Amino acid sequence: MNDKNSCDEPCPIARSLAFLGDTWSLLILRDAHFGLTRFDQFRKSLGIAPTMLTRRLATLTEEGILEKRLYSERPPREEYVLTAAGRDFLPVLIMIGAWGSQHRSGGKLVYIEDAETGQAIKPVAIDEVTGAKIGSRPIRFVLPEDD
Amino acid sequence: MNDKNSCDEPCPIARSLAFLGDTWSLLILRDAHFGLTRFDQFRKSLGIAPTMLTRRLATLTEEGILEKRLYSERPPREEYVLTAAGRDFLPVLIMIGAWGSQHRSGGKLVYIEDAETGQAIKPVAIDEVTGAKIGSRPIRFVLPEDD
DNA sequence: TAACATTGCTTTCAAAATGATAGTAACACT
DNA sequence: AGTGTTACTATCATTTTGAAAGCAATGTTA
Repeated sequence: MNDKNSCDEPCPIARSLAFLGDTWSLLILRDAHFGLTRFDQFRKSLGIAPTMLTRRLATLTEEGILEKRLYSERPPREEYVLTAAGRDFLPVLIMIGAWGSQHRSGGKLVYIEDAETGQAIKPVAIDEVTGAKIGSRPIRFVLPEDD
Repeated sequence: MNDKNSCDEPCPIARSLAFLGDTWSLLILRDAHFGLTRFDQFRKSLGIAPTMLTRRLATLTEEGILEKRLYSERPPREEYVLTAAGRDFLPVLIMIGAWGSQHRSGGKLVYIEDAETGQAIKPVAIDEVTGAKIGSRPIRFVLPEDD
């Protein structure tokens, strides 16, 4: 239950955390969802050291969460855009934010709204099958047996 | 955008990450939701060094996510139980796990089921107001002005 | 009653990760 | 020719982490 990158881990939470368990990667993903794509945009937005940023972008790229795209041939320049896996990470970020809004409020707080209707969004996690809110009923973690 | 505990941060994601942005804290919370409460249970489950565990439990306790409870007077022994804020973190963990299941699958994978009905749970994040899946419509991050 | 086990830590120290600062490479612009 | 932009790399001090051992308060066993 403790090694980082080999991941024979049967726990999907641990698998996610194996490479998303640091603050910078998550903040980079937040900014990527916000629309940033370039090295210097991330660097300025986050105040991150370039060494760190290089490493984090490389890892996220290797992991298939971001991908490099050439946006200028002369001079050759690349930007980092979200892959499908990266875009699928939005609900996770939103739920992290929802928890922060509820339990770490105080002062000005960013909220999210529908880009078209302008309606504020109240994110909740539910079970798609029954529609019940996650947390409203007791759950169990199950490790499937191979019979 | 990078200091940990002062948090005048207007971004709720950054606020959450300020103290939840490390793997150990999240794995401790996972185990706490799984039912573990004692120092040695966490230590054995995670294979974490006691130094680390002490510090992480102390931080989570200070932050009001866990609280200490005396479970034996002689000898005096304490356990760590989730507070309301800690219990509210479950949807975040579940969404992290859901992403891992989708994008880091392979081999045996733990899944979650309803503890009473035994029905497997498919977690999704939706907007409670409209019922739309998070990610199905474009969203915007908004920083409120103080007029 | 002496010895060992249990639980929840603390101490120590080496190794790894991080952060700050400076520098570089490839070009464009003036 | 000199300056600016973008995306980095190199260097090195500081901080964090991890592994191992030790310890205190009690209970249990012989």
